[in-house]
Amino acid sequence: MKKSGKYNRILVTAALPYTNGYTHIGHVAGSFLPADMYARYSRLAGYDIIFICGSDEYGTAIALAAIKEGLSTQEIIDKYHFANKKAYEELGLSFDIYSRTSNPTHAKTAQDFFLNLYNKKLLYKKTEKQLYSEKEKRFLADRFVVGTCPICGFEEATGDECENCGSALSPLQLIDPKSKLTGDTPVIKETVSYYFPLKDYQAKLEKWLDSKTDWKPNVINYCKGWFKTGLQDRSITRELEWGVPVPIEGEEGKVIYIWFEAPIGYISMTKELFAQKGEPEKWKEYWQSDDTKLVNFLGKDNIIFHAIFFPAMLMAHSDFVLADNVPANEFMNLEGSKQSKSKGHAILLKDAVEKFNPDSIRYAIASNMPENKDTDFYWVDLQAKNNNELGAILGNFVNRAFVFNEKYFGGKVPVLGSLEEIDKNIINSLKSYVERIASYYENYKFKDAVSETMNLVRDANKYFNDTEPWKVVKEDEARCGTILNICLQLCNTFAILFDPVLPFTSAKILNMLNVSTENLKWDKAYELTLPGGHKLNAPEILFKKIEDHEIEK
RNA sequence: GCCGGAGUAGCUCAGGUGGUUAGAGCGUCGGAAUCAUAAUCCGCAGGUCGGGGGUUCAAGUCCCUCCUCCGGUACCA
Repeated sequence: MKKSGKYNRILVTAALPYTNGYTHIGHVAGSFLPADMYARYSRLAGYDIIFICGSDEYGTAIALAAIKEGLSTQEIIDKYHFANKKAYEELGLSFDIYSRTSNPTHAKTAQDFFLNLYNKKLLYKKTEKQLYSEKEKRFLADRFVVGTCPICGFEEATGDECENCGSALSPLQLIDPKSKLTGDTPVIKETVSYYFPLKDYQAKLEKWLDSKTDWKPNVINYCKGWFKTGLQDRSITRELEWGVPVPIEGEEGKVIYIWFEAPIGYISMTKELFAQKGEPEKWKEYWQSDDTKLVNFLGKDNIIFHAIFFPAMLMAHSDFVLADNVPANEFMNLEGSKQSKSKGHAILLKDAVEKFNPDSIRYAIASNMPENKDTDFYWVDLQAKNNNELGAILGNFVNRAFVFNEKYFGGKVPVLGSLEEIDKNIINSLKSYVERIASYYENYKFKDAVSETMNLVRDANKYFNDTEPWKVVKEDEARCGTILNICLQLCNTFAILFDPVLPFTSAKILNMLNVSTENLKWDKAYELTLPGGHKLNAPEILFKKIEDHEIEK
């Protein structure tokens, strides 16, 4: 297997989607698509790589979603888990496993992790006063308490902050507190929590992050902000029914805090993956050797958990690898404003894949990925990218080459004759394209990778125009054959280079070329692998035009 | 409020450590071509880089200030 720097294998994760609703394309832009493109590229490049993801299914918000929808928590997570999983498949996300945190393996793994820290006496107990709703029979999370702000008198302050005066509040400070959900007046009740001593890990975390010179500045800056304020210890248990039970006698009724438990899902799902493969010990290779490159893809809302909290947990446990990188994206907004599930202003992935070519969706998102700042998704952009780029540039090149070849060379690859300057130029440019695009993927620059790949297709169209095979065929058939040979070889190159972003199209091109997926190797992308006389399959249209009425809702 | 990010061509976006006439794609307009899903190729035009002030020989880039938008602010995830 190929090495990636000092590493012998790569472990890619995409942030576990929370199962209280349908995934929208903002989630795709934030973590799923970059993770998938990276995973696909890494496979082509020949690395030993696994790609892990699954549904995050516990916690307060699931319990609330259940109340709102009038379903049980199990029904809620089943509803969204299976719907989302299906949509991911239709989008071509190539997870090696897509599991869920409600699986028993996960509970066991999370409990073992908790006990490991507990037995090392790293955790401590603290008694606190919290608001408890008798009617709802549960403690209320800070932001699910509303009341009057003690500072400015604003009547709709929540238990975490007052959005009128901006003060940070605690629920106990609120005057006349009520449950946001039911309007019930809560009572003050004592509860015991287990705390993780995050404060003790600040110095180690700072040192660790200082060594990460190749991380995105947005991630580093975000962490520095937290260090400046000073990290505080965090409660890692909740008085809640819906979660992984705290594995200590006498603590019935407590569950492990979701943000302690969920990232452990990456580990438990890796265990499941190898258990399914009949190699139950092999997950250790990925999590317990220093030569594993762990890369966590996520949106900016998750930075705190993946760059500070989870690494601190891993440091405390000490048996597992820490992330090599945490390439966080910003957000993809919709037509100028933030996507929100609750406000109905969002493009749900399940709806999008039903209506449009998944590769068109992938391309539209990838070419406008929020790598450095929030970006906007517009339906007219999807249409324009599909019609003017995918169809007109890529689809058209493949089509004109195949149709021409069918007409004049009977659908067989013509023999490559002697090369002229113009042929050598484009052939010789391939290797640098392949290397440049690889380097973009290696450095998490997905937008650059995609646009540079399309640039090669532009060069190909120019080559076709400049060599004018429709004229040459009338005077010099052998020369024309050489030109078409090169054009068809280029189609093979596109199939490889576009696989990370357009996997379905890539498979179609390979099928048209009548070559096996064995050819999907990054280093084959600059080689002329099609032998003269090779029989091709009939061409098909790669991208249908999207008409105006199709993007009007 | 505090911390962090963003504001660059009609549109969507690039522009480490300040350095020649500020870039790309798409769109517009003009031309070439007719193999191809009227799809391609070439060329032109288009920007006082959010406002104002400052440092510097030199500022999209550094400093100050103001405006707008976004994220976080530790029990939503």
